[in-house]
Amino acid sequence: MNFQQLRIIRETVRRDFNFTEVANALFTSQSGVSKHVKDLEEELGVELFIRKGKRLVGLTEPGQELVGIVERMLMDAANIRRVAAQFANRDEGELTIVTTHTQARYALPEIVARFKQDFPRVHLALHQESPGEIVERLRRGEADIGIATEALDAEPTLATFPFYSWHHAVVVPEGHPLASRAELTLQELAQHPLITYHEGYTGRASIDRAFAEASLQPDIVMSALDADVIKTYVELGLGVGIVAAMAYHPRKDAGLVLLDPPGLFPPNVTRIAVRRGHYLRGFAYRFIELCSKEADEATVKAAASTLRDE
Amino acid sequence: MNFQQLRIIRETVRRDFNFTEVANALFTSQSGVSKHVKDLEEELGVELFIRKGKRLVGLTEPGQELVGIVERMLMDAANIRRVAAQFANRDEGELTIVTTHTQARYALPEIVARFKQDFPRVHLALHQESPGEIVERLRRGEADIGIATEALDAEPTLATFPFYSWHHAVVVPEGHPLASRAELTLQELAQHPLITYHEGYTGRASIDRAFAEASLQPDIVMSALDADVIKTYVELGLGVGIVAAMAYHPRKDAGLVLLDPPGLFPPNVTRIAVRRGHYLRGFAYRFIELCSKEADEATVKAAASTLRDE
DNA sequence: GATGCTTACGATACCCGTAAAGATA
DNA sequence: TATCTTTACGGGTATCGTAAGCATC
Repeated sequence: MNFQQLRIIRETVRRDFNFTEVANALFTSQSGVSKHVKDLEEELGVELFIRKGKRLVGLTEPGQELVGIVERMLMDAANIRRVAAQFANRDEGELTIVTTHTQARYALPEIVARFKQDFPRVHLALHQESPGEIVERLRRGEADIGIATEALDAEPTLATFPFYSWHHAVVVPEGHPLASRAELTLQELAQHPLITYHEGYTGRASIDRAFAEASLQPDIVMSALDADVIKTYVELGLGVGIVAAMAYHPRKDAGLVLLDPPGLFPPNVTRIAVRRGHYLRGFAYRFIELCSKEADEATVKAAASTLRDE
Repeated sequence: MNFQQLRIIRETVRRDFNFTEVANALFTSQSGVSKHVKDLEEELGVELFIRKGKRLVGLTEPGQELVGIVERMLMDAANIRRVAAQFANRDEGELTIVTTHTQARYALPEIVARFKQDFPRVHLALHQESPGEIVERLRRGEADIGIATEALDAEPTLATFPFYSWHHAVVVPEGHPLASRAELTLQELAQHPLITYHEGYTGRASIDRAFAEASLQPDIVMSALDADVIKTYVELGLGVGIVAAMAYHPRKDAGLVLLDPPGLFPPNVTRIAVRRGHYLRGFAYRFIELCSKEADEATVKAAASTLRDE
């Protein structure tokens, strides 16, 4: 048993049992992959993959059991490297954060700026993904920290911490009939064509829930992945926008009016997530602490160490 | 990074930083060990061991962090093999149990007999150790199941389950003045020379506690590791024996009299322990279930999966 | 001087990649 | 036929063990 074999097992599951793809992903040859799998199966005395003739189609029962353990081992292998890097060069390295457009654009800039000031030698990679993909990237250990409003809490392999609370507000073009209605209600809103986030993004679920609880059928004529796109079309007069309140900037969005009556939409909580069992460099804890004073290193470590079942 | 390097790291810590011993333990050459460590340190960019000239004397800070992870990885490597063996040959394999003399001699025989009947092809290795050593063997993954009355509960890396409850009783030679005293008290006992278990064995602590709580100073003239030795010297007239009640056998111990007044000594609970995170073969769960109906496979798995901090 | 770590070096085994053959859709 | 896996084979590398050199106790 060696690490290349374990990497191949993991990658084979991820790449849908296609050895050719696995070989490409791991920068090696197809034949080597095939042989490694065969060798390991022989060493263990069990078939790990279900074969249909020469094609692989799935995991056998022992294969399923093994994959969980294999993933833990490879996570630990990565942890070892991170621990070493931490001590070799405490304030130098790479920090990968995956987050949504909304957070990257409106919540994180000042935190990132402060972090870069504190750790100028840390290369900060800020990847923008959908909430579902954020979960996946964290699970796979491809990122250290995930920040989003959706999806994170439902994933048991992640430990999450509240970052900040926010709510949706309404934007309309200047001169729009609603522009003067400071006491806007959901009923009024439902009578206009609406533009807001796509499902699964930036609290869209809570918008839908708010209308549903008021027994209203909103007329959502368009949905987008981020507030910048939404605002663009609102400005063109295609509809009334519902965006995260912090996405409105008085000066930059001069052609738009923000309507933010208290209690119109329920609050949403954006959360910080880390993979349980994923070793974090010291500066990763500093980043999280910049986001939330409650999530200090000890707290995060405690929550993230509670681990592992199959 | 490869497994041999990880094994060497672990073994180096266990063998007190003596590469020569490590090489012997791993059936390889001293020079290979030296080179492997050097290679790994180079790959990671950190020194793992503190060197005093050419001798190793301890772990560096990163080394300490790494060892914990390394042990988890090697445990998982062993788990993989066990999982495979489980599926390759469900009712065949090896089950290693470490326990004390008392349990091996008086509690386990009928359970072992039933187990052998159910799993004739499983090689059962029953190792006899001190409670402290039982903990160590389990921690190292050298045994699957540990059974003892002491020490197990204090070790956080183990999950334990109650096996059965028992208490100490008194044995005296036939014709001894106490032999007719059915209503024996601790006060009376304290007036005789006593022979019982050595410290750390078979509930000795609870005997001491019982006397202490009664403000008595027992005169323990001899201590031994098992009841057979104790009974031998009691029969020779060297003192009054205090042994586990189940260690008295009316027929085999014909020259002795058992005095077992209720409540003389408090009850002790013998426990079954498994290493958290250590994969158990199906028949290992069957063995545990033979010991205790409450400790069924699901219960044991749940308790043993709650794992891992450094 | 005994023990223990490091370095050098040659033999071996393992791993990888190319190429050809066989199986599947 | 195109895609994918397996098997065969040769080249390269890493690993291992012997032996010599050197530091530590």
